[in-house]
Amino acid sequence: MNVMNDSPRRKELTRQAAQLFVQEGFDRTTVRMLAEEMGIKSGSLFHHFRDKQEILAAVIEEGTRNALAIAHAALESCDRDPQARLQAMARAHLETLLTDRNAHVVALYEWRRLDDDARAHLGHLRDAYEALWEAVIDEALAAGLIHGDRFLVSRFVMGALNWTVRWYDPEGERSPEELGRELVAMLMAPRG
Amino acid sequence: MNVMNDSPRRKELTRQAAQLFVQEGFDRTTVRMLAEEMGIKSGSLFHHFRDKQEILAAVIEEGTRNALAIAHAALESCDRDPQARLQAMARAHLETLLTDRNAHVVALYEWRRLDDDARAHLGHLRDAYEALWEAVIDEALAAGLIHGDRFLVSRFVMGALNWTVRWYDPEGERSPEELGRELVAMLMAPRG
DNA sequence: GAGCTAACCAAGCAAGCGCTAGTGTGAATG
DNA sequence: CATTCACACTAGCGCTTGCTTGGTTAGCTC
Repeated sequence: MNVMNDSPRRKELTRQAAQLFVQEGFDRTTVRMLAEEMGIKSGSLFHHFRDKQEILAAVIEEGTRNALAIAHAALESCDRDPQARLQAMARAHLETLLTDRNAHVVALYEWRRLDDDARAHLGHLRDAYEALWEAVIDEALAAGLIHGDRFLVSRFVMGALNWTVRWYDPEGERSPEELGRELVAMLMAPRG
Repeated sequence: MNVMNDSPRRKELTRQAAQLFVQEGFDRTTVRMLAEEMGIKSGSLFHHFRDKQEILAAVIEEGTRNALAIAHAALESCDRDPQARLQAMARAHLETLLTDRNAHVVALYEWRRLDDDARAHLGHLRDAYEALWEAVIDEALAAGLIHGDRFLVSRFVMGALNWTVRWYDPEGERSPEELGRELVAMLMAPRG
């Protein structure tokens, strides 16, 4: 019916939707609320998105793609040793909270509201992000930098990491850089 | 209008509601679905609960009270040394997932759906539980068992811990006892 | 056996929901 | 100048929602 490409207009609408989804939750956010936030009428919304679910998928896709891009960039521009790479990943993760916090909160809390297709599609994106972490964790384990069961360590780290969205203020006193260092130090066996 | 005490019937209804809230999410669970699951008609539901929100509050309160009780018991019946206490807390946390997983998932994901009063009330319960953890973590820090910033360590641990609800199967191969040990070992500086 | 009460039911109301159909409009395109 | 297109609007359909109302029933107590 309508054009569903990713126009700049659609990107902006997605950003505003993310904000509302965080404030109210996906189910409680009505298309009328979304439209009002966007400065249009509720009917016009369906010119940009097929249905309400697609807005949710767009929000999560946007956030995850950015996180992936930032993580990739961080890994490419850091030292090769396992500790530097761990820190780079942690810093990258905290940095995305600066620009895409809303999207990440939505991804964390509203994932189950996605329909099967969107979940499958976005699942791959998410897996790619987690695979980056697991690779870096594997390197750190192999180097003896951290210790413990591979499966457990990665769940543990993922949990701690995802939880940051609940308490970390990227505009507060501690920089992503600094916090990433401390987070990694906590995991490591003390040197010397 | 009706009696809102905590009758055994109400406890049972609360347990069933928790299951549905996990499956569908709070907002998507209609009073009609709840009633059907309970084997009554939707109108009858309001004999037991003032409104839908109160069911959510009941679910979370039940789960948190149990977690607190189990944690207290675990701390009272374990050795005094910091490592034993950390392990006891971790084991207790994983044990509650055996009996109250639904309630904990609901507490984690649907907390924001609570109205202000319920949130304040249940917030104190939750704080009490987290305070137990923080005390034990403080002891471990003071004893040099683990290292790092007090604030960060506790957030990190809380995150990893709350995340367990997403992957840990208490009826699987690893017992809560065993997993608690591994989780604590991961945090600790290696001995000897 | 009258009175009370917890537990339930049938019926439905008012409000709100996602979404559609059909139309208007100003700018770009041929 | 005619056509197309992106974008927005108005109006409302069909349905579901949380919750209320007014009444019934089975079991208990005095």
